[in-house]
Amino acid sequence: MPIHIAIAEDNSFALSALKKRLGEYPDLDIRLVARDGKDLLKQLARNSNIDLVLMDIEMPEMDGVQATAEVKRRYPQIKVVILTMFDDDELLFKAVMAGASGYLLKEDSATQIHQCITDTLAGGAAMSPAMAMKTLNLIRQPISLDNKPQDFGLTEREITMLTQLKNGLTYEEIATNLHISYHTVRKHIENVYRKLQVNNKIEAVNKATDNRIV
Amino acid sequence: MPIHIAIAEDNSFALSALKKRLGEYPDLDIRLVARDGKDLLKQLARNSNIDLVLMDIEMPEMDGVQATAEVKRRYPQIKVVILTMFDDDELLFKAVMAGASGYLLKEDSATQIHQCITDTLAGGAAMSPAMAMKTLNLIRQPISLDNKPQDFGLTEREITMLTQLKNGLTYEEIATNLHISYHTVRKHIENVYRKLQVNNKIEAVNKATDNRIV
DNA sequence: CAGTCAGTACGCAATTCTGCGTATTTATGA
DNA sequence: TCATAAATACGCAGAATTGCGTACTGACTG
Repeated sequence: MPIHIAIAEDNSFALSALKKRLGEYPDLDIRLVARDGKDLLKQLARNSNIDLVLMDIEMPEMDGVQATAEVKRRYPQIKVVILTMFDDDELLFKAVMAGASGYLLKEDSATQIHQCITDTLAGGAAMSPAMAMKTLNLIRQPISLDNKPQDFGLTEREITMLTQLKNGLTYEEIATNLHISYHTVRKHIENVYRKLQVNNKIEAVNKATDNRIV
Repeated sequence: MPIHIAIAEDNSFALSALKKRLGEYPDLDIRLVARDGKDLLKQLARNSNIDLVLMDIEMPEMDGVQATAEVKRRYPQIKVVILTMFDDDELLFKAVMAGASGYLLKEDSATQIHQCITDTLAGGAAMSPAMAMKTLNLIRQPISLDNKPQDFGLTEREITMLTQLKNGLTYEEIATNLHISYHTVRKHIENVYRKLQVNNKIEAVNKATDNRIV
């Protein structure tokens, strides 16, 4: 049985390019094409026998994120894959939260597109390494959107020190780990304290954590 | 500059197969080979100038999950990629939580391995569609896979100490706050350290926080 | 009533941390 | 090319922390 696909894409050029690549695979059947989120929902209402939607994220009337949320609300069994031009982490993340199962870059090859579709229908998710990392970090350290992190102008090395401090290491241990002298570790941490305006390890680690520096 | 790689793998057959595939790429420099987690840590202590560890998940002495956690604790800058024979979601997920950046199947091709390593060092994560989906679901509905808090038998007073420590106070300040002597504060904290099995403030606060004591 | 536990208190010795100097090298940018 | 920033390194002095003793009191418990 072929896979029933819907496409929501307002750019006719991108749309025909996409249709051409999908046409290479006889197991993919494009059942429905919409030019924006509203249009997609209207058409789905008449024909919801769709397995997967390829959804442009930038559309007039109703954008990809809203449309994804609505599609998943009404037809939870339909998978949504986001189509995007670039690797816009913020927007993609919103879409994933809205229920998208993954995404494709518009310049991806026919093979990649096909792979992504089959992976998705098999219950998996498709994402780039960068998105995957972002996702893992979110699990390890759930976001709290309350206060926006301050920038204290810490250098890379100084942040390394904070990471080590957070793990409860002594100056001596940090020095050994990083192959630098005890004195250098101290100087870095001294600078961190000044920049964060604190006077001991715990306050430094707390402030760094609160501001998502570590 | 070549990428400095460490391998932890107890099976000598798998090891040589892996080395052979890595050998195709001149930018990969295998600096260190260990036969289990303990061995790895010992060798890293002498040579932590390593960018990435390829870590077998099944090893004697110290398994891949524990070893990953320990490597990331001591050397946060080192990336860890898990080597596994199959797609064991549960175990891999634990490893990722322990700090692993992704994983490789042992039968992956040289190209896939190289790609995974470069993706990882570029700050991304490598994971299969199945794992990616699992991860997304965890974010959408936090099942909080976290370990059930342990009971360390702390007294009320000892928990008070931890609260004060968490705020970055010195023993002297705590004593003043609670109207007890400096010596008493010290004794309480000493007892806390023994019960939590830690040796300094930061580790105590971390452990207390992880176990929702404070 | 004897034993245990929590909380209090003190001392000694060793280790670790913190503040404030100075100074060199390397890289980057005006 | 001169200035600046980042990373490195060292010393001194004082403050804080940690480990390991001891010891007393009150409350609760078998």
